[in-house]
Amino acid sequence: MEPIHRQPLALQVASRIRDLIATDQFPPGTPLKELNLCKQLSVSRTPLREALKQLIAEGLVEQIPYRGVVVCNPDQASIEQMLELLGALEGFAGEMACLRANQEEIDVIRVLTQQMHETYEKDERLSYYKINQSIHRSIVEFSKNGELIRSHERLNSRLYRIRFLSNRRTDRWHTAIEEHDAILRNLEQREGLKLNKLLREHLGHTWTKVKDLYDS
Amino acid sequence: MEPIHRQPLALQVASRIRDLIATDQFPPGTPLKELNLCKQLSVSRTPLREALKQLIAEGLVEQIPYRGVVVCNPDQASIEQMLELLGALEGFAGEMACLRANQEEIDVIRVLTQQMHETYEKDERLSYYKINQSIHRSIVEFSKNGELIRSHERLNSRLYRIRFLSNRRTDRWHTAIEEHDAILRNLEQREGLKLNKLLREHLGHTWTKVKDLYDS
DNA sequence: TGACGCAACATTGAATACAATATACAAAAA
DNA sequence: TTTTTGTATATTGTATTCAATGTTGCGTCA
Repeated sequence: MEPIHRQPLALQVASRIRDLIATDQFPPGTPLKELNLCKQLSVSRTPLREALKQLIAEGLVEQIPYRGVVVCNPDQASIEQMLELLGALEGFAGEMACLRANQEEIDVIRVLTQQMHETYEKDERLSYYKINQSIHRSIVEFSKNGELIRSHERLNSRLYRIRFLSNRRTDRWHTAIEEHDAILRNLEQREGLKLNKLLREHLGHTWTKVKDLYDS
Repeated sequence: MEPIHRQPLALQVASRIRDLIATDQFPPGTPLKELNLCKQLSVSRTPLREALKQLIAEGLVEQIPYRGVVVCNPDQASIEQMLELLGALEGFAGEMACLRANQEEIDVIRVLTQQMHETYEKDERLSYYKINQSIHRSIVEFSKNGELIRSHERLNSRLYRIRFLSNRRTDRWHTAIEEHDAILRNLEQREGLKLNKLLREHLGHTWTKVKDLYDS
């Protein structure tokens, strides 16, 4: 039988702060002062500090002894490295998915890709962004490697905000859609190595978009 | 001038416990009771709990609400997944190292590989293990991708103990040495794709060793 | 004899109190 | 006027205290 999940306060606090960072309500550089947050979230310092320790371990915030923690503001080089690693993870995941995904799972990707086309036609950028995320997350999931899934999830959450911001640019939108078609095709045909390469390149292109955002 | 690095207690405590787990002084399943550890490490519960929160985030220990934290005892499937991911990370790192490592850095690998041969001749298994770790860590380092380096470090530390235990088996020792020669050759010749494949297979073989250990 | 309930104990979860350290600002000296 | 230094204040680091929850074992009752 399904056990009852209990969430210690520290975990709930951690998720909440994570969301606040991802949605840019705590933009990079924001100092996270303990007493402030305690009041805002109505918890005492102990669970709050334990939550912050988790976020530090995840790399979402950084701590300077006796000076508090601030939301990380990764520079261009870090973002490039993160995207490079994300590409490697997704590429490998795709390769494994070609070996391990069943037909139903591939159908999931097909449907999502179709929906992505629709959001493109209707020019719905927010929906597009979310569907895009779903596709990538699903591919990773279908690798059936829990460790890989968790690593990807962590890294992806750190990039969520910056990718969301760069999503506004419309330049590469059409190309991205075509790439997704190719991704679907290669997954259907179980072309692991090609899919790996495609996904890595796909993420590489994301970097050029993000870079433009920074440069402008 | 070089600034003085200060380590909050929680960080020091975390490293200490990490070591205790890696060296099997806290074998899997060991319950980490807060008051016990507080006395043993001479710290109070607050920094200890913050340290544990970090280890939880790293996946080294797991927490059951109101029942404490215990050292993780990953099953065969988890270990296989971790090694698969480690292979993907190291393979990708090798590919990048082929693009980014300079001659001095490749020489480092060459020297280490030579030393590995010597430990093999002298039958020094502990030295062999450590040199092996150094080689893999160095390759990852030469990828020049900080995120990749950190991810690898975290995952590797979770596998440290189990790989150490499986190192006792002598069956595949000679083959492993030959694989390292091939790894060096392909790095020298900047054969990124081949090196990637080699490293992934190399880690795959590690899995068969670990599996034998479990089965026996 | 076995199952249930209750109570005492052990352990973790959370909150508060105290100590250590950094920052800001003002006063004094050059 | 500029620099330095001391002090007040804010903030984090650590310890301690109180509350909530889980476990164990004994005693009672069917």
